[in-house]
Amino acid sequence: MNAKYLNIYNEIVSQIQSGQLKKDTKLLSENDYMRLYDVSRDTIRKALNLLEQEGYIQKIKGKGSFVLDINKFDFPVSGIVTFKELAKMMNEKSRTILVSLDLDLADSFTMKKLNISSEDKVWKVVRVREIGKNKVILDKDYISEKFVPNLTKEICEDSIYEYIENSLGLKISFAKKEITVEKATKEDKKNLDLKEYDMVVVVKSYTYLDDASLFQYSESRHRPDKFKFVDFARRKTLYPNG
Amino acid sequence: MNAKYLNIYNEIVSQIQSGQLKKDTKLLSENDYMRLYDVSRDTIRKALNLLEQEGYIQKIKGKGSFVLDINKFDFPVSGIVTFKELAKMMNEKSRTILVSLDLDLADSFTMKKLNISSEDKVWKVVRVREIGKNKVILDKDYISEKFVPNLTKEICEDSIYEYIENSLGLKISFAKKEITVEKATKEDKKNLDLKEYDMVVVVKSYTYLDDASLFQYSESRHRPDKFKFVDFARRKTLYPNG
DNA sequence: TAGTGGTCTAGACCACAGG
DNA sequence: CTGTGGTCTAGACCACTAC
Repeated sequence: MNAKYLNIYNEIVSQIQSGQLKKDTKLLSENDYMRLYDVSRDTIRKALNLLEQEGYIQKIKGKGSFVLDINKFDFPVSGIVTFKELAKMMNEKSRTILVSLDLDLADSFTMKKLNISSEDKVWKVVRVREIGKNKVILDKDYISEKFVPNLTKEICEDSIYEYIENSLGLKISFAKKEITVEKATKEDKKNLDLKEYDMVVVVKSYTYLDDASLFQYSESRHRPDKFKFVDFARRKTLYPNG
Repeated sequence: MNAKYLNIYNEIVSQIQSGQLKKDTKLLSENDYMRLYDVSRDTIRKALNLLEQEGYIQKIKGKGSFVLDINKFDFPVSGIVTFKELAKMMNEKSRTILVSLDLDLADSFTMKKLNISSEDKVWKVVRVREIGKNKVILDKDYISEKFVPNLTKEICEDSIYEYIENSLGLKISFAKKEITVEKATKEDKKNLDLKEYDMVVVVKSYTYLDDASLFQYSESRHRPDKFKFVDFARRKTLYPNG
């Protein structure tokens, strides 16, 4: 059983996504929703605040809440979305090819990235993502053995995240991501269909669990023309007091 | 006078940024903070939730709240940050050069981007950003005259956002951004020090005001090696009930 | 068992928008 | 003036963590 405010949030999200609540439509007032769902105002406010945070609505003091027109699902690298979830949203055929799967003692690179000692073992997974007929993404994942004792070809070709969340019951909580553009390496050229491009877009992620432990470092290397990142951002004044 | 929870939020942010609260430190409990600031628990929770949202802390049920180690201020294109704010954070010398400033009737490109009619006028501002000794960013801004009746060389060379927020009193609320990599145009090559690169990273933004009206479209075109985007993302399960 | 954060409630006062 | 969202309070019960 979910929290009430999450149920309300999800219900309104579906109404927006289904087109039942159209762009610029005014939502019911907080008081109306209170009566509709028979909950307290605070519970409604939690749901609406979440909707606002996620870019679905805009609340305007004295006026009400209004549905925004944001194509959230263009290419949500923002947020933590896995390739499998992404592939499901897009409608092109996609495939994951496992290039290599190794479990070794940490070298200096992974020690630094994952904040571990030379006695820890680390999974190194290299995968190629094919969209349509082109190999356009090279994913390199480094995962501490501490958290994930076992990895198989099947898991890697399906979804590592799904295995971690569903089978191991670990909760992925947040990630720090960094996007840069770099010269393509030999490894990129060997594994990807780079055409004339000699650069790749590199998304580096540090992924953390629920308890704030760092469990994965990954590099996702994209062919430039196939890369698109969409972000929804709210303005924050850095120093509200001047 | 700010809201109490914002004051508390800002106080804890400074404690983290100053190093007074170090990585992995446990914060006071919500009950302790209640007594410390003599406010209700809800007020404390608002402050702590904001800290969590912004990536400063991680709350763990049954244990407490812990300071995270996130270099938030590497290159915050995430969030809506202006070049002037950014330049202040970095320590390199930077300069803005105004290339052109025009007010014309909307053409089909701007009509589509800004959702306006052919009778509306639009400011077109082209600026080059110099960091160190290199011209590395080409900014093209399109702003509805409806919202900003006047623009001068001085404003464009300082900060348009500052003018809009402080002088005009408009509130910038949120933006949709899109990052892609494109072939450099003649305009890019003419205005930027592109060296051997023949591609640019393009950040397209649609910026909205407080009342959800779209007031600006902009393209920020970066030399690839000088581009870096840092993001902090929390994991959201897309469909909590299934 | 004690302490933590997560959810929910009911009620209050405020600032803002619009008739 | 009424209705809207924004803030704040005081109190309750729950689930999880740690001892």
